[in-house]
Amino acid sequence: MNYSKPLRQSGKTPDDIWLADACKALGHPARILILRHLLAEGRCICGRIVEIMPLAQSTVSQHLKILKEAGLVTGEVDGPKICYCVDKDVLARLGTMINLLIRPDN
Amino acid sequence: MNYSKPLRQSGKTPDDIWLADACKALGHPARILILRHLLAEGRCICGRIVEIMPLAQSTVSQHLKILKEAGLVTGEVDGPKICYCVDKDVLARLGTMINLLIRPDN
DNA sequence: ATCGCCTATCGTCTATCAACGATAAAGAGG
DNA sequence: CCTCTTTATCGTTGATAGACGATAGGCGAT
Repeated sequence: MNYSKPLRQSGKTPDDIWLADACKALGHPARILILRHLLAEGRCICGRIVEIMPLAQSTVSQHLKILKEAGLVTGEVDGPKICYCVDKDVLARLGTMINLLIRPDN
Repeated sequence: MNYSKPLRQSGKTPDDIWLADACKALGHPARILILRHLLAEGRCICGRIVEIMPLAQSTVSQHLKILKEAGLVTGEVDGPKICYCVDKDVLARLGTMINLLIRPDN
């Protein structure tokens, strides 16, 4: 993502960027719903999510791509299908980092 | 925020919407930085943040507005100045909700 | 080889975001 | 009252996001 040049030069740490990007990926209710469904079913293919969500297949695919780019989900090819799964470690790290904002390492 | 009509009708809970909106508010490195500064200094006025951030005053004010609308910061009037402060409870709730995604109430 | 299924990508449209400068509004102090 | 300081808001610009339909590509089965 490209932010303003001065902002890029300022005291922003890589962690801050990761945190912001991960939050941005979570910053849409459709993607929250997708995460919930994936977590509830453990893992499932894109088509299954499309059935559940009231969105076009292409839109769901886009949301999955965003979640995957943020590292929040993984997708492994299974023949013609792709099986998506939440990376719980990454999600947990996100929660931890938010909590660390309040109470920094000590 | 207005999402597509079908999405609004689907099984989305108010919590999901709150979670998504709060994450979206965190979804920009400048706002992460602002939160960090506010937490480091406890509380401070807008002008102090403008000094630190490499952004125009109007831009910082916009970011503060977004954070305030999300409930993540509060701003109390102090004469001509406005003193901003992070609402740690809300931030903590955000962290908790993300952790609850992984391990739902049980 | 072809067909059907599953998914990703492209192209398009609209809406929202991010940034800025300029301006307005409101309180403190002379 | 006027001025200075501080912050919010307006108006504009370019970039990004979100949604869709249509299309392409990969794989299994016929």
